Amino acid sequence: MDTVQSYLHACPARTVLEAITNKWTVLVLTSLRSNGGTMRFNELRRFLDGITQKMLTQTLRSLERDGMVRRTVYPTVPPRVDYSVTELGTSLGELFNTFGEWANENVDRIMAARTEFDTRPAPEPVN
Amino acid sequence: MDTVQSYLHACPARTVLEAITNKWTVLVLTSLRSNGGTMRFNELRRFLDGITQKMLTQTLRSLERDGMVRRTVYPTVPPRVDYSVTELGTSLGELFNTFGEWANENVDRIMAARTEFDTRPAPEPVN
DNA sequence: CAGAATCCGCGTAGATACTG
DNA sequence: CAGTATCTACGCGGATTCTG
Repeated sequence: MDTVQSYLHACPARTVLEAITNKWTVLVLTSLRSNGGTMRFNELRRFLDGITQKMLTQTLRSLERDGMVRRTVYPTVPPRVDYSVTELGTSLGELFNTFGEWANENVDRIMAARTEFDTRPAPEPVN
Repeated sequence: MDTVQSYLHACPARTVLEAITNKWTVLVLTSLRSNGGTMRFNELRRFLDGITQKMLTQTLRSLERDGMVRRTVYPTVPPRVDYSVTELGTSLGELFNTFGEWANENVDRIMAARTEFDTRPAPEPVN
């Protein structure tokens, strides 16, 4: 039987997972999608409320590089930059919706499991 | 309009996301599911090939706490501990499959976008 | 076999100051 | 407005050692 590692080193799922398993990517993509697909930098910043400027820039750059978000600069004064979710980003975002629905339906079971686990008596050592 | 933050602080999706956005959780759950649903500690360790003992223990404890995995200890010598994926874990694992399929279908577009982004000429400053 | 305990590097992310 | 540039911290995850 093959190991997971040998399978995963070149695994597409691994690539995509690494692209989204950070603090803000999912939230940024979801924000864009829930606001018509296009937002400006500080608009996103305010909406996300808590993200630092550095992390927003970093997250947007990463999403742009992965083809999830399109960055459009208007050479005006003051500058205006629009961030739009691409078709690819929309496609991925729809998965997040499915994920969110699962979370809504099952979060209670998870929280209950946690409570049960945390109040479980410590396994008493055999004398 | 509400900010994402105010929405997300108590968001089920956030809870579940935080539970799985780490290096090994998805891989451990997927390994269990792809091996009949039950594996022993060192069996998982070998299968994951690269995970340290600490991280495997930590990941399994977290999954157990969240009700995704059931830990069964057989009081034998040497000790035997089985880890089985629960119904809840199976349910979540199915989402990973959907996710994996999306990754398979779209990883090429992502890689292409990255190449395009990385070879894109640096925006030449206006003189 | 299935861990517990400890030490430590490194990267993610936050805070702050500055700019075209 | 939309960033860039630094500095710093905190914690995740890895390596190692030891145990019932």
